[in-house]
Amino acid sequence: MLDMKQKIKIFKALGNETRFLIFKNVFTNGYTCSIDKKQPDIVVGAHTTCVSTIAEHFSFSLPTISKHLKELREANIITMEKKGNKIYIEPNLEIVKDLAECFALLVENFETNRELFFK
Amino acid sequence: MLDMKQKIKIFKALGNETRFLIFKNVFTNGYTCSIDKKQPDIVVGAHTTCVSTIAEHFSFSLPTISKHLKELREANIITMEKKGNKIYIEPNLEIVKDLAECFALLVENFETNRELFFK
DNA sequence: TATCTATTTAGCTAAATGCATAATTTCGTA
DNA sequence: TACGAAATTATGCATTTAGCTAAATAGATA
Repeated sequence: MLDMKQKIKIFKALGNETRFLIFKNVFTNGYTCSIDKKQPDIVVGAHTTCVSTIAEHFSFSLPTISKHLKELREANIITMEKKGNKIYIEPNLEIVKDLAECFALLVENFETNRELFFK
Repeated sequence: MLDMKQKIKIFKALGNETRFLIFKNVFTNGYTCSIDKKQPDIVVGAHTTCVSTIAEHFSFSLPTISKHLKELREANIITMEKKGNKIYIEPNLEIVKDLAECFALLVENFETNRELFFK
C-alpha cells in the first residue's frame, strides 16, 4: 500500500503537462524505439522506449526530458534500465494498480472507513 | 469522464503536502466546525467545515490556507458554499469516483485498451 | 450606521520549477 | 586508443509557487 509521501510524489509528478504526456505515451505505447540492429541480443518489451526517442516527441531539449523522466522514475511511475548504450523505459503497472486500489478503497468504504486511502 | 486538463489539475492540487492534508481531513471528517448557535437555521452536512477551522490545524496563515482551498476547489476536489458569514467546505466524492474509475479502467484494460484512461 | 467576524485580495520575498546550453560520463565500436 | 552516440550533470535564467503581513470585502448584529 502506498504511503502518503509516495502518493504526493506521484501526484506531483503527474501534475505537469509534459510529464503527464510522457506518462501517457509510455503507458499507451505511443513511442517506438528502434532497437539498434548492431545489438540484436538486447531484448526489450513491447512497450519499451528510450530517452532520446521520447525527446523527439517534444520541442524541449534532451536534458529537460531527461529530468522529467528522472522525476517519473523517482515517483516509481516508470522504470529505466540501462542496456548497452541506451536506457530502456517501461511503464510500471504496479504503481497504477496501487493507485487504482487506493481510490477504489476510498470510494467503496466512503461511509465506513475512509481512512484506508490515507494510510 | 475527466479530460486530461482536469486530471493534471487534480494531480497538481494533490501534489503538495499541505493541500493533500487538507484533502485528507476534509474527506475523513478530520475537522469539526462548530456551527454558529446564532444561526440554527443553517443546515450543514456531517463532513462540513469552514476555512478558519481548517487553518487552525496548520501553522500557516489564514490567507495561505485560503489560497490552497481555492486551488482544491478549482480542481473540483472540494466544494465551498457560502452560507451566511462562513464558507462551508465539503468533499466532492464524485471526483474521487471519477478518478477511481479512470485508474480501474487503465488497470482492467491494460493489455487491450489503455487509451481509455487518457481520453 | 458602526462594528465584528469570516474570508479574500494585494503586494511582497524566498524557494522551487522548468527551461536552456555546455560540459561530462558511459558505453560501444572503428 | 580514439571517436561517436546516449544520457546525465552543471550552471544559469525566467517564471511560478508558497509563504507572509496588511488592506479590502461581505455579511451579521448591536
